[in-house]
Amino acid sequence: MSVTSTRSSVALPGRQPLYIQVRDRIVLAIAQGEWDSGEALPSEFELADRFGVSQGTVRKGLDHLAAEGVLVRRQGMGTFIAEVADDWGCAEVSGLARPLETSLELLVCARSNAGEEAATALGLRRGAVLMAVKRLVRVAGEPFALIENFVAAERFEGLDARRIKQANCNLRTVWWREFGLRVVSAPPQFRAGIAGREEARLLGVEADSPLLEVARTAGGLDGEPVEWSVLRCRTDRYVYRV
Amino acid sequence: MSVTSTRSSVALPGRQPLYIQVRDRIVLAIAQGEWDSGEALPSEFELADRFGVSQGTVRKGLDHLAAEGVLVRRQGMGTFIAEVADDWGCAEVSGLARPLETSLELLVCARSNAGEEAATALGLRRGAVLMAVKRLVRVAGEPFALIENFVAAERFEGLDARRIKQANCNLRTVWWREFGLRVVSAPPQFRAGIAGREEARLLGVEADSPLLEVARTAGGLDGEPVEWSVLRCRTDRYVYRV
DNA sequence: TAGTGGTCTAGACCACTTG
DNA sequence: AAGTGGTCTAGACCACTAC
Repeated sequence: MSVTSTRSSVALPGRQPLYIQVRDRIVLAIAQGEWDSGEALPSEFELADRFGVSQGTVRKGLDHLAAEGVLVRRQGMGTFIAEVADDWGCAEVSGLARPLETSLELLVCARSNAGEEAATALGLRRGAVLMAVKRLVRVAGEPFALIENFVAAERFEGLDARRIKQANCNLRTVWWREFGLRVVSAPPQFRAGIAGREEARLLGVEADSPLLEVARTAGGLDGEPVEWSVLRCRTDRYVYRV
Repeated sequence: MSVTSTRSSVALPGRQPLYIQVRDRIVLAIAQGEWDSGEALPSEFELADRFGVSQGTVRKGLDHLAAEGVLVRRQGMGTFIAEVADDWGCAEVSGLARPLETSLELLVCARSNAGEEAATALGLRRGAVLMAVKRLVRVAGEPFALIENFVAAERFEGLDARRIKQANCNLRTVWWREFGLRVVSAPPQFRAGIAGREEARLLGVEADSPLLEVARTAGGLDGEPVEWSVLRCRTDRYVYRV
């Protein structure tokens, strides 16, 4: 395309910039399963050909998705679909900065009804049918946190404990492999709470111990809210870092 | 500069990209007080002339600083030095999303000695002389949080309550106006704690209520740590959001 | 109307990785 | 040596703001 005959459509009001359109078309392709997790995308020039834009424009779109954590770019190698991760921040031993081994255990996977917070976060009416998944996080073998995730039962028909365990209790993997959905987390909200009897037992702390609560919604790449979740963790031995 | 005679220095090993150099030179100019808070920078083309690079390269450098929150870009108007803000996240009424009026009250401004956490965060030895500033945050008139800030006394010679009050208790303004220092916060660490007697009294909650603790370091634009701070807030009525 | 930031292009060269 | 992402340029046009 010559510079002097730039397409007039470039200037239409209300139109998204080309690099955003490129981003969205790549998102669409990802959602349609064109590339698997960890797989390489075509090169910038190939994508530029495919979308009919210049390499620099493709680049800007890819950079956006890399900043969102959806893609990983490696110089000399290519652009890859990022491996899905549960993405629950990381626990650190106070002071120390070395990563600790964490494990996930599935406690509950059952239907439930949306409370006020969950309904608001997911844009559903109160009482809507949800799937509730409850997991226990261990750090270096010791109980550290409880995570509850809520998704609309309708969208996740067929979700059960078996599928979750198959994915090593990584829900993001389940959303991706079983339901073709890639999600990105919104900024979390923080609260301080108190451990109830059941929570204290599961986390191995005394009842009425303070717990850190982290709540957040996650949405599809199109921005629609899909998942609401709450993490409750002890912070006597570890620190929570976003 | 013609394309074919590209400067060979562009490829020297260990050399920073030009747009990073541009960023750093702008940071330097800001640190030297070349522009005041809220003031407009020269246009992209003027800066390009000044630094001897193309407009696109200047643009990339400016975009970086805008992403860091140091600059604000407004189409059709120009690029401005961002107003300094205390930047302590925002409290929100659970559910509601409208902004609430907040106020700051200075409680203490005194010398103290670095504890372990502060010393580690600031890269000082334990027991180093610090200035400790303690403030009370009110949201809609009600006590919400206590903030303690720690900085090296040596670097902030002459810091006192008067200077802080003159700046409406906004410490970032003091750092900027009185000490020519612009800081950017690192990601915070979160903990759940319990209100002591004094804290409970100041925050208007019962003793032993759970409190959310948010700790973080802030560094100069060159990345050196300058300030360590801890916020303790009640989350019974409000939610903390990063 | 002039000046600003925002988008887009085409083409060059560099650094890095793999064969 | 070939292919990839990363940087940089020069120049065009657009959208927004102010005068």
